[in-house]
Amino acid sequence: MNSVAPELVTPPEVRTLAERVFQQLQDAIVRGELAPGSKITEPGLSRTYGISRGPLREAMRRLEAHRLIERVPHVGARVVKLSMKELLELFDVREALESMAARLAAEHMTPEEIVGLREVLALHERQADLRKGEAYYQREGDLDFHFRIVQGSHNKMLMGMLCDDLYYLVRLYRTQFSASGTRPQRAFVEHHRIVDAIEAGDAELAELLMRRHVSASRSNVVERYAASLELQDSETPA
Amino acid sequence: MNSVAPELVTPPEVRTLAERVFQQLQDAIVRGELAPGSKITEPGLSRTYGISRGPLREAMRRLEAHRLIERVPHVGARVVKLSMKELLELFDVREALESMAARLAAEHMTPEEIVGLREVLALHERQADLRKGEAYYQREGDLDFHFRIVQGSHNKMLMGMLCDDLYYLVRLYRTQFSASGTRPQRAFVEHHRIVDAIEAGDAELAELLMRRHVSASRSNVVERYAASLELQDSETPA
DNA sequence: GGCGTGACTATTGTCGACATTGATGGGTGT
DNA sequence: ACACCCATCAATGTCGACAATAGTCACGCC
Repeated sequence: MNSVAPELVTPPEVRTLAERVFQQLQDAIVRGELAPGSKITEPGLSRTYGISRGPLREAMRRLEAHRLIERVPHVGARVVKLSMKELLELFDVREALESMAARLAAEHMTPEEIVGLREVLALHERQADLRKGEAYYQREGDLDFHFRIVQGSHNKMLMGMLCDDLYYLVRLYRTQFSASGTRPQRAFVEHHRIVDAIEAGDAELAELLMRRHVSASRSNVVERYAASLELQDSETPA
Repeated sequence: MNSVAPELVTPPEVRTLAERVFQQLQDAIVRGELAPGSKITEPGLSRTYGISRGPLREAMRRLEAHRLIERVPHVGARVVKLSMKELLELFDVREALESMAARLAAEHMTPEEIVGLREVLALHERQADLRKGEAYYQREGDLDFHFRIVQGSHNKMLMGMLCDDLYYLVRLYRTQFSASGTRPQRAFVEHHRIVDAIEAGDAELAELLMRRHVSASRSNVVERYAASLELQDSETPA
């Protein structure tokens, strides 16, 4: 059983070169292999991936649309730069979209999907028990949970926006700012509450809980960022 | 004074061919000159606009990212098809994003922006008085109002999603399903209430009112669609 | 007569080359 | 020595041509 959404794993077969190099580049950016803010040149990537500039440019157009790179005409493209301001903007958008997704999931999710959702939660908690301290799996599990909710909304437009666009940005940002402390444990509790609301068909409650859940995650990031700034100041006193 | 957002008017100068043909195609689709669901072929457009297939393909990639066309590898592309289900999905996404935009606008909008927003409302009401029954200007005015709110959120990611993607889809859908009845008058009242809440800095209220506003617009579309179905059934009895 | 199979054609995918723009470095003048 | 200007170069934008795929239509077979 594969608990990850189809778009995140290797597709059955990639029909076109542009599609393949797009996914390769997307993966490289999200994994951090291409440093944020670094300039990427067409001839360079063309040689690296052994393809012509034609498909490469189309792949870059798609990366630009997904907000993973930023292009300036006649100048070039660079991997999207991680700024705290934009990260907070991302959280606001997530709060709006994911709370709506939770509401719709409470209305439209099938019993089978709810069962699968609970299995995901149980699986990730077992992993968390085995690997205390390793935040990576928890984070992937968290994203997996949110994935299921969005899919449960049965709203294709919402799914496209969150799963195809925002979640890649979330992963990218997470390579720099990661959750910590007792946040993962609390997140598990919140996840269960949300599933409870969805199972009960309580759309209002599911929406509210998801909203708080994302908001709490945002607050956690803000706190960590403030702490890192203080640490930085004490390390490099003027 | 131009009350329309920069992206919707002719940019000062278009640097690249792909950019220009992208905007031309976008305009043609939104205006309905390219019929929804119609197949578009690369050699055809290449001859029509007098450019090579290279920039054209890049423009089509961007149109695909903006959900204005749908592409299938090795088969072709066609203008996005208008289905009622997707239109309702669009309204759900708008409800989520625009209510968030209203909340953020109440928190971050400057006094100057609020003044401009009130001027927009006054202008459109005068137009509505002069041209009773012509829904076109009212609809453009409605979109203009929402544009201002989103800009007032000062959230670039939100602005990009709504102004660069969803609003073009909204315009496209409006060419087929249009508002009617006493809805425009009610919309004006709701607009004023929203601005009042924003001016008072009441984020919760602004969010709630915008949510109802979009939801009411959605309900209006549903009613009109149901009515058109009944009419269609009575016209073509089996 | 209907259906499967084959070749044909138009469209898409890919490539290499040329034109154009922006940046970089050296040279010159003050 | 500093600033400005110009030439060189690399990267982007654009183009036309070739290869591969899917849809189409006619032909032949059952």
